[in-house]
Amino acid sequence: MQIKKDEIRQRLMNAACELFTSKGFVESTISEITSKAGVGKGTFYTYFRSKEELVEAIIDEGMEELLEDIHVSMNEATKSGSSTFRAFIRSNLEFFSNNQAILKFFNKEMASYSKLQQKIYQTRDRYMLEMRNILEKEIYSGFLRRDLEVNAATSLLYGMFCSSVLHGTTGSQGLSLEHLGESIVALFKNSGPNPALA
Amino acid sequence: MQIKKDEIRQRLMNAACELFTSKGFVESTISEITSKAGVGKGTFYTYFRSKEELVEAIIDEGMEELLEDIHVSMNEATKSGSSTFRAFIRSNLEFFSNNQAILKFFNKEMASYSKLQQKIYQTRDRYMLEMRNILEKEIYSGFLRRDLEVNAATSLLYGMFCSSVLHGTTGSQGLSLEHLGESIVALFKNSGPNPALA
Amino acid sequence: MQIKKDEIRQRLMNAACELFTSKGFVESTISEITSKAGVGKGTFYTYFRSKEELVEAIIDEGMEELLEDIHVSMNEATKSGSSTFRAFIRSNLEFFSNNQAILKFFNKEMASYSKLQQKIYQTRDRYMLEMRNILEKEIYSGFLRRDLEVNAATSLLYGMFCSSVLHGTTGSQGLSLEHLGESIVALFKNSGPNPALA
Amino acid sequence: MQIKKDEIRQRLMNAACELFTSKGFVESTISEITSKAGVGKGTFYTYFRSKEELVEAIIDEGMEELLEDIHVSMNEATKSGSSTFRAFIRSNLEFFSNNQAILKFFNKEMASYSKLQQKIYQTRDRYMLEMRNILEKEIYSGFLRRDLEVNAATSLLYGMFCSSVLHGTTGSQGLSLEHLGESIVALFKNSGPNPALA
DNA sequence: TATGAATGAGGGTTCATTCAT
DNA sequence: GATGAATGAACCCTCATTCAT
Repeated sequence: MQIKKDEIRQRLMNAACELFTSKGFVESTISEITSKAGVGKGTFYTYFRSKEELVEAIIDEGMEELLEDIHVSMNEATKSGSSTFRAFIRSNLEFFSNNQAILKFFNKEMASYSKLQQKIYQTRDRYMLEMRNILEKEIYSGFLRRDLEVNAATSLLYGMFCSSVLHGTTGSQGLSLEHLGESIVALFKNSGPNPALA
Repeated sequence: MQIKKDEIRQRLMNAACELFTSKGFVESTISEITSKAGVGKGTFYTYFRSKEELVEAIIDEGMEELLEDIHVSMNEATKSGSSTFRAFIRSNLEFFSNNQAILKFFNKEMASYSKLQQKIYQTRDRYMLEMRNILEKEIYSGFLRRDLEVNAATSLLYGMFCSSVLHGTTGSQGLSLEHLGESIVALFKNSGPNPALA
Repeated sequence: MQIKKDEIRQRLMNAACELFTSKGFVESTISEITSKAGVGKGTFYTYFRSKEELVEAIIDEGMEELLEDIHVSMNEATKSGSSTFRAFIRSNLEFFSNNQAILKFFNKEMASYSKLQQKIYQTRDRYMLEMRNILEKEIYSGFLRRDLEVNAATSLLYGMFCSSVLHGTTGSQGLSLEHLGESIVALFKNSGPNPALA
Repeated sequence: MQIKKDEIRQRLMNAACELFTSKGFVESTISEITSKAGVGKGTFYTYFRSKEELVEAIIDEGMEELLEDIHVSMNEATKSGSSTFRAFIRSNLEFFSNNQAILKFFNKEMASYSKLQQKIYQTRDRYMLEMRNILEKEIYSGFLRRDLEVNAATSLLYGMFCSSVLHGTTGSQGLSLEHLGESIVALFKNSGPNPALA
């Protein structure tokens, strides 16, 4: 029973994520979500008390997953001796690419719902703190440019993630995520060995 | 009478912009917009055929204004011999800071309304093309890093504008727009004379 | 415009009263109310902020009307030298007979909605105080039995009103309101000249 | 097993009665009833086919109990030589005080559900017939006022029960049931020996 | 038999839009 | 042109009832 219960919950969250990504939070109706998840409308309320609670779950569980992803892939990079910063960038781009809904909440819905606002601010701040710590370490280690002011760098890096995911790949240029990731690395990397990007 | 008509139209657009910025498009009602503009609800439909048409007007006229701003300030920079790239960055940050509603449409509401989607994509593409041209010229002139691939750089730069405006100044760090602008310049600038940012 | 506006409001209140009387508050839907009033569903919210506010209005305005009715008919009785107590009884029975919805709220819905509970208690208390004052005066004047304890008498009298209106006339006996009114007068009247009722 | 089955049935009815008394029929949900009764939600439908059937059972079994109570206490009064009318009044007040839900059904919910309406009318009529018989006998015996018209008296007496139970004790006056019972007796009693009530 | 997850009809409410004044 | 009352589609959510376990 536990298995089935969680499965429906997950199906609802996945359906919601897809709809939020394509239509936004307000425009996605409970009917659409349940219909996409293949369950009855009323079933939604067995798993979530409200539409808002669903969003909180998506954000909370998404953020856990992202931080987990980051740590795993950075650990792997450390072990294999490859660049941890590059691993970090890639994890982020990949995750947000699969979870655009979260990025959207961070960007715009942020201010739409006073009830959600605090939750979203808190989560984003927590995420940015993680980013900041990683940047700081990498600057200190000499892998990243020494002239970077860490707070500004954090904010800008976050923006690059957004544009890469939300626009870079949908735009007329059709840039690949990988390419964008490399460009970000290049911008931040200590310029000693400056690899040509073009 | 023509004057008055345009004045009301402008009041409606300003009111809408403010509301969209603080509450988002969907959550802002026609009532609120007309009320904030100091006219009757029905008056709205004298000036716009629908809520969507209002958004189109905001985007169109905003974009005109932005491009105008950019050209003016870059021309001034050229005349005074100061950096045109820096002028460009500053114009953008300043404009978006005053017109967050437009940024929000580009970021999230983009996909909320199928009717608006195309308009938003087109506008964003036109804007990015302008950015691209400027970046290309500045790379060529040697002011910006030679290793920048111009398409990726355009996308990333756009992301930095977003984060600077939407988060940089609302986040817990309280970064100034000016500071962020300088950081962006530093990231892109040809590293010959690498100024310390911190 | 004022005239029409108030007319719709009144139509809504009348329709609601009829429905509340026949189906109760919860079972009467906004759709039914507006449909019976001959207006669109949304129009309801032009005149009342919610279903609860409608009830408050019905109670408030009904109580004003009742108290007004009572005073008028008692004054008339005083002038014409007839029994004020009998006038009082008749006013009440007549009013409640035409406004059964109010009686129902006082009886049962009282406890159904915590939000309305206080309003109902307050109104009922105010009404009972009026009754109490009248009873007290009539006992003092010698028209009513001297052995009546005024608080108990008030409560019982109220109950007789209820039963007369809610059951007396719907029951299988088919008692007339007038007949019931006379019976009430007889029960309370000072028994000196004891009129045969049967 | 039969025992347990009946016990659950009884627990459900008790829980429902309490909830109906405090929240009314419509506002009390099956979930609340089963939860208060300490059983699973689905179990409800093992014992009752619907919410309406539960109400029928409450009314039917309650009415049996009331009539039984009345006969027992009147028999006891007859044996001990005390007033049977007083015993009658007291039985009623006590019972309704413990079973307010039934009174409420008789008063207001009566008309809420067309399905229940007939059942409620029938039951109330049966009850009033019992009252009528008792009143008739007591008038004939000379214990009650001879000027009472028995049909009117029945209806009014019923109303006094309602007010005593539903309002008398919740009102600001805080009248005791006993006190109210004595007042009722006094109103109806043959006025030969008129006891002071106050 | 007991359970509670699944269901969907139906309710109150909001709001973009229309239109008579 | 300016107005705001009127409108109804569409939404979120509740809850009586069903049914597989």
